[in-house]
Formats: sequence, structure tokens, C-alpha cells
Amino acid sequence: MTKNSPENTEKKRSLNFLEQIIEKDLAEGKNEKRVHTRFPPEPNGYLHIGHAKSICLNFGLAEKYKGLTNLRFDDTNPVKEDVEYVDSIKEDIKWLGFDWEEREYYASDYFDQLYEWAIKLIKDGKAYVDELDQEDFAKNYRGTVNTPGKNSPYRNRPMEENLDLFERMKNGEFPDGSKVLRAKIDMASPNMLMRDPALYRIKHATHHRTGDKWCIYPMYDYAHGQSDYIEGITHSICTLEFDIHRPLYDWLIEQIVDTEYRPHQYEFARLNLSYTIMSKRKLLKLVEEKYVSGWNDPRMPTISGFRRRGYTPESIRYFADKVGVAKRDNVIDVALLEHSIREDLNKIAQRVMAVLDPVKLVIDNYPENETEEIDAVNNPEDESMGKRKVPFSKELYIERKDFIEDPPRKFFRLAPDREVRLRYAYIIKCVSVEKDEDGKITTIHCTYDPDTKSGSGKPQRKVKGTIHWVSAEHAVNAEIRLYDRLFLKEDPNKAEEGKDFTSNLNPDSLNITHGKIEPFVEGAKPDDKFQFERTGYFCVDKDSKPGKLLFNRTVPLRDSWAKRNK
RNA sequence: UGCCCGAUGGUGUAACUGGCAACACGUCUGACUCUGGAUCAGAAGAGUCUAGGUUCGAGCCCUAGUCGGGCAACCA
Repeated sequence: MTKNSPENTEKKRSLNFLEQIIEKDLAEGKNEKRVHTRFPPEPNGYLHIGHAKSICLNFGLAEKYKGLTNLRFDDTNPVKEDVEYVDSIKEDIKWLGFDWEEREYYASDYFDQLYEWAIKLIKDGKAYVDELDQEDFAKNYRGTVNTPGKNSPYRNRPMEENLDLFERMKNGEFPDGSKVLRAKIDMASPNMLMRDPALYRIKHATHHRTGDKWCIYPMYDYAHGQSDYIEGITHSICTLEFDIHRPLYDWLIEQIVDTEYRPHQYEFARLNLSYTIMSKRKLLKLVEEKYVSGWNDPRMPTISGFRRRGYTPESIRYFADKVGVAKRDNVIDVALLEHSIREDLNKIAQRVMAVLDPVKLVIDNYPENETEEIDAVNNPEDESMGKRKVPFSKELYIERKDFIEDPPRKFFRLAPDREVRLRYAYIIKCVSVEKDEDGKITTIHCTYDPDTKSGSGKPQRKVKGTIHWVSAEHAVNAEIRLYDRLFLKEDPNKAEEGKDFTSNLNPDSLNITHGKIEPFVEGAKPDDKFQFERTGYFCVDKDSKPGKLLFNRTVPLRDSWAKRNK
């Protein structure tokens, strides 16, 4: 988005806390004045808008300070990970507009190195093979948050024995869970993570990249920092809950360093969005239990969901910039996200007239069988997008809610005896209505004033309202999916006693209508974006076919009339 | 009960590192308009969690407390 890019105009754009840290590091000449970040997803789910914040941060910071960003898959747990996720993650980052160039890495690329370092730790007396089973360790040795733990009986076994056992762990001689390699730190540490954390565990599982080469896999803490070190990362940015891991991160790196260089971990508050959930586990539940059609359901807060919904990468990057970054918990108003996409689409979207809930309108005094080609502007915000012709004839469709028999005050649209302008065409006046036996309006009869054609150059009368329309004969049919927020509650996790977040699902998050659209959209292809005038922004769904058009509503237009009547 | 992090309008983020709180979203007015959109103009809304302290001066520093979040996975 090019609009008000303040950078150069503003005297001094204030820095967020990460930028302040980086500028300080740069000024002090730390790490050869390099800035090198990384985005480290675990390939166990699809990326969501919260990840987008992190991606924008990591790539954005590197870009700002002329550094680099690596993509690194944190694939240390084969039982949860899959290539399907690797592929979707790459696609999403690219779509967002970021490029990791040739630096696509995997923690699993470093398994050999990590193994070597583990041996070094053992030799240095900093790690040992523990045979306590998980339950025993947790119950009898780890202690609790307010009581210290105690040493494992295996803690002080001879180095040679550790070496032998660890190698045999690697060789597959022991069953899952029977042994683990621990760092030897401090079982009494007030920081639970420093109480001899596990470094390696046994998992006889096939890894999506290394296959069956390994049956021991490094834990996150051991793999992550060392991977940062291998890649020369300077600023390792993660979310708040990892902050207690930092002492361990530092400890592990100190065991292997041989230069001045040190990667450093910094933590920021993850993104929360009102009326949305962000937990991967819960999103997975929505998918698996079919509350939504898939990870890319347009109601999902996933990047692929937003893409299908019609959001642009620009709008998401703009949003990520607007939410800022700090260390305090936050809940961003979805209204900011909606503002972000409207802001972008307003400038780029092709305008078109579409009637979502059609009612027939007949212009009694308009000649039979006549068709006019009316000029319409493609985008009033961008003259270069030009104009188009829209067919006009005696029988039209208009929006059912643009007519009220007994209109309330300040209603500017059509009503008996009232005049209204048909967008780009004539002023019409309602003369009568036809109804079916249930009292439902079937046809609205009007007369038109031939002297009021738009662009005719004739002096124009003013009318209060303008409504959109579509020529009945020329209209294209389309299925239109109207999406609304997925959850009713601002915080979907606040559920009643005994119920979970799914009880807060919005039963009306999807409404399907069959609309009439001007012929311009006939050849529209998946992902094409439009503004349906007076209604909202829509995009062509990926499942749309020629002759069977399918639109998704990205976001409605702001509607001060609807708001007024709330 | 231990340790760590945080606290600024409804929401988010600032405040040139001590000089009497700004920007964005949202809300409300009004203008303009052939989209009740967009745009433009304007308004309301916090005295910065509380109590002390340092200082000529504190949202920024110190002390104590309160509240919120995190940590006891062979997850990341």
C-alpha cells in the first residue's frame, strides 16, 4: 500500500522495542553489525494471522536493517509433522510477499552436528543419560514450582558409560521413553526449565525428511538455539511464553561457542484477535470436526483462509504494521483487520453492480425490447481503470431491501410514490407494487424520467438516494457466499460451564444467496476481486467455474444506514 | 507458596530515555457525494494500576503492594 507511507515525511518515526534493541546492537558493533533473523515454524499446522505478524516482523526487521531472514522448519518431532504443512507454509510466506531466497533450512539438517555437540556435552560432564521414566521423574525428582527437585540416581554415572548409552540410544537399542539425554544443570533452580532439561528423547518414528536414519530426536530447546548459532542468527525473535527458556537457550549456546558471536533471543506478545481463536490445536479441531470446510475455509484466521476470503497480502502486511509490537498481552479489534482490507480494496477493486437478494422492477414507460449501453466508472479512486458499458432495459432487478412500502424516517431509497436514482442511469418513481398471496412483493412498477440520464448533460434534479440494479435479461447468475465472523463472543474461549469454544460458534457465519450480476463479471477468474457497489468487496472463489460463478464476500462496505438502525 | 514478564482513552501502539500524554482503529458531529462507500473538517474519550519515595519537575527512576499473563510435556 502506498498511501501515506510516513517513513520519509515524518520527522522521527518512533521505534518499537525490537528496533531499539537492534539499533543499540548496531551502534555497539555487536555481531559484526549483522542483523539476521529467522522464521521458525513447526510444520504441524497451517499458518495463521498470528504467524503473519511474526513473519512480517522477522522479514521486516531484516529488511529495514539490511539483513537477512532464514526460513527454518523446526522439525524435531516427527510424530506431529508432515510435508503437507511444509508446502502450505512456504506457499503462505511467498504469498505474503517475503523471500527467504536460498535459505530454506530445517532443524533436521543439523541432526548430525547436534549429535556431535551432544557428545561434547557428555564429555564435558554437562549431560548424562537418565533412565528414570517420565512419570517417576516428574513425580519424584523434578520438584514443583515452589519446591526444589533432586538429582537423578543416574546423574553422576561415568562419562564413558554415558557415551556408550547415548550411542546405543542412537543405534536403536532401547525402546521409546526408556532413556533420555539430560543437560546437567541444577535440579534446584527456581526456573523449572533449568532442572536438568531433556535434550534428546527416543522416538522410533519416521521423519518426513530424514526417514528412518534417526530414532533419537533433539528437543526444541536443544535444537533451536544451536540452529540459530549454526545459521549465524543474531536476533532470535519469539513469543512471550519462551521467555523462561532464554536462560537455557543461553546456557546451551555457551557450551559450544568459540567466538564472540552470540545469537540472542527476544520475546514479543503474540497477536490475539477479537472474535477469533488462534490456537493451532483448536483450529485443527474446527477442521477435523468439520465445523469449517478446511484449513482454508474463508472463515478461518489462517493465511490460506484469508487468501481465499479475498484478503490481499498488502492488507495483511499493513495490518501487521498497524498492530505494532510490544511485550504486553493484547487483543486486537477485528475492526482493524477489516479496515486494513477495505483500505486496500477501495483503491484497487473493480466496481460492478450486483444484486444479492433480487426483486423484479419494471419500468412501465420504458420501451419494450430496447437495450441501452450505459457508461459506468470502473473505479472512482483510480481513473486509469477506465469505464465499462452496462446494459439497461425495461425489466431490472434491484435489492429487495432497497424498497420499503412504509419507509422509516431518513430512508432515502425506493418507496411508493418516491423517486430514486438508478446508478449511472435514470431517475425512477415507484407507482405500484405486485404481491403474492403471502404479501411478499413480487414486482415493483416504476416510471422513468428520460431527461435524467446520467451523463446526458441535461440539468439534473437532485434525489436523495441512488440504488444499484441489474438488467434482468442480461444478468449473470452467481452463487454468493456471505461470510460473517466465526464466533459470537469477543473471546471465544470464554464458554459456559462444561462447554468449550465451539459453543460460541456463530451459526450464521455463512449465508449463501443466489444473486444477479451485471455481465461484466462473466469471465471472472478465481481470486479476481470486485466491489459490488453499495454492498461490499467480493472475490471469485477457487471453485468458481465459467457459467457457475461463485463469489465470497471478503468484507461488507461500511454502512452508516445499517448502523443507524441498530 | 517459588521464579519470570507485563500494566498508558473502548482497542492497539507512542511519548526524542525526567520537561505537564500523541498517533491509528473504533465512536459521534458536520460537509461533500449519482456507492448512506470513499474523501474532507471537527468532537468526545486516559491524567498513565495503587500507595509511598527521589527530584524544581515522574507515564518514564526507587520501594512496597494490587491485578493480568507465563512456567512443573520425553511438545514447539
